[in-house]
Amino acid sequence: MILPLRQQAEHVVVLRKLESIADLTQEDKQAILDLPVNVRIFEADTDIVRDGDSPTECCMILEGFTCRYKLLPDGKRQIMGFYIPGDIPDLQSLFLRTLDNNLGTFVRTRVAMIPHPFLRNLFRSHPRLAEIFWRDSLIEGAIFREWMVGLGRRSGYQRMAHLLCELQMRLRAVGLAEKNGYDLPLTQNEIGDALGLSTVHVNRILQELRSDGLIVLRGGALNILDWEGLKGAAEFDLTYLHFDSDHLAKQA
Amino acid sequence: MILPLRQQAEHVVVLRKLESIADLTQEDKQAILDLPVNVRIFEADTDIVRDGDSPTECCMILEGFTCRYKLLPDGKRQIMGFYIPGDIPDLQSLFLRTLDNNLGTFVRTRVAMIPHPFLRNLFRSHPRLAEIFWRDSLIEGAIFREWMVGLGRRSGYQRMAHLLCELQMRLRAVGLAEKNGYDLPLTQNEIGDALGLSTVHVNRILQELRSDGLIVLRGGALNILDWEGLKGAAEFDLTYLHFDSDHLAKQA
DNA sequence: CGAAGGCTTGATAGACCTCAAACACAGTGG
DNA sequence: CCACTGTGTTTGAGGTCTATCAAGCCTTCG
Repeated sequence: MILPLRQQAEHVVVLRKLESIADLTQEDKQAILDLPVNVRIFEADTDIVRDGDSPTECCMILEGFTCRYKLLPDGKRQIMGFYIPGDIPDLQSLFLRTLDNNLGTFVRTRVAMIPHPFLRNLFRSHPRLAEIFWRDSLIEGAIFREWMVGLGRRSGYQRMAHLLCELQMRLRAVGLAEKNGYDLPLTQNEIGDALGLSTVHVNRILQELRSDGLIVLRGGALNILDWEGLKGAAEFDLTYLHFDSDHLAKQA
Repeated sequence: MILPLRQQAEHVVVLRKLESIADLTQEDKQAILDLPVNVRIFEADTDIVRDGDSPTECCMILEGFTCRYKLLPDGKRQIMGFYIPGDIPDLQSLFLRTLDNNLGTFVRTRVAMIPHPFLRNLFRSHPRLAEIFWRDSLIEGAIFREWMVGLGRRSGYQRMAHLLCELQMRLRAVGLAEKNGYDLPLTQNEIGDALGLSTVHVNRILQELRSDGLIVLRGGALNILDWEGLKGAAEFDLTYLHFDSDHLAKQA
């Protein structure tokens, strides 16, 4: 059943996400909240869309934790990004007919599906919103690039620290992180698939981060003991997330 | 001095590039050729734009060979993509104020600079072209993702093979590759910066690819001896380049 | 012809992987 | 209530890929 986004409790998170990267007028917000969406629930460890699919709707994460990944012929997996509430990970399906990767869940996830025609109409009637979504997809590209730098040139230790910093900033932007940590429902194996490391090595790196007094990760909860230290270890510079200046001012 | 793009000999390559990823109407082509551009020449090994810049124009490569890269505090470099004639590598500057990476040349490069206002006007008057450029930036994202998979989960040997395959397809799409090779004006050190490998290791991998009878790379010219073998070694699947179906039909 | 940059080779070292097994813990069923 | 199971975590040992260091070689070019 299709209902306007405003009827979903989590619509707040969607607005927060967009406001973290751009200024929204009252009318912009209205238009977004009026979007007709189809809410679906995906269980943990299932695929939302798959490599080779040609979706006719875009999905917006309302609640849960998801990733984009590819599988190699030999069974290896590379996770290319994490998507949290407020994100629209397959906006690309609007302009790229066949998907070249999978979107999967880690936990039970609520998703708002928006049929392509509604989005196309929105972009036609609100060119400024089209620009904002374009901007969002460019920011996603910037995040890919930052990950590439990590995979190519940083140590496992640095990559891990960097990932934890990125998620802290992004989750906090939508109100889903505490000042010093957040829920991270990933196994060490899954973290390895994101960082290009083996499970064993992820485990050893986490111990090292712990013994350096930077973090504790246990039972799906990340506790950041030393934010400045973690940022330093990661050489983390949040420019690449391209937050809106107003958003940054508010956070500070 | 600002002149319409049509006055540049290389305007053909720009149209070829766009037609490789989308259908252009006669009017679309006109509008693009009418774009006022400012041609600039960059010597080899110079930066076109830099990390931290806030450009007021986008650049379109007319001739030459360039890359996007980041530098790490310790001096390490990661190249995140190569840009060839027809590409518009900093379209993102339209929507992301401050650049988070550098664009640099390898050889003397001719670039058409397009002031932002002209592009904004173009997109307003030709929404279909806006969609095509949006599509192009999404394809760039898809290329980033494919590189991430390589950096995270493929061996140096496979990554090298994959890079050579990608460039063959992209250069061929704009008429700059032969059936069995192309000019590749990169040092082994620069290739290493793209693949996340040391110069020494790049050298050894190239020898291996040669002794496997797949390629010869010498004096800036790549000769592909066994295309199927190279594709196989790379597990290369061109879906991620999202070429237009018409373009693929023509190539076949 | 000398200098500079890139290529090649050898030797050594380190980051990270694979394999294998033990451990911890939550959920299940008798 | 307690084995039993399954999944995830942890530890150890050995091996591989790739980095680093250092030197020699080759080509280009002023």
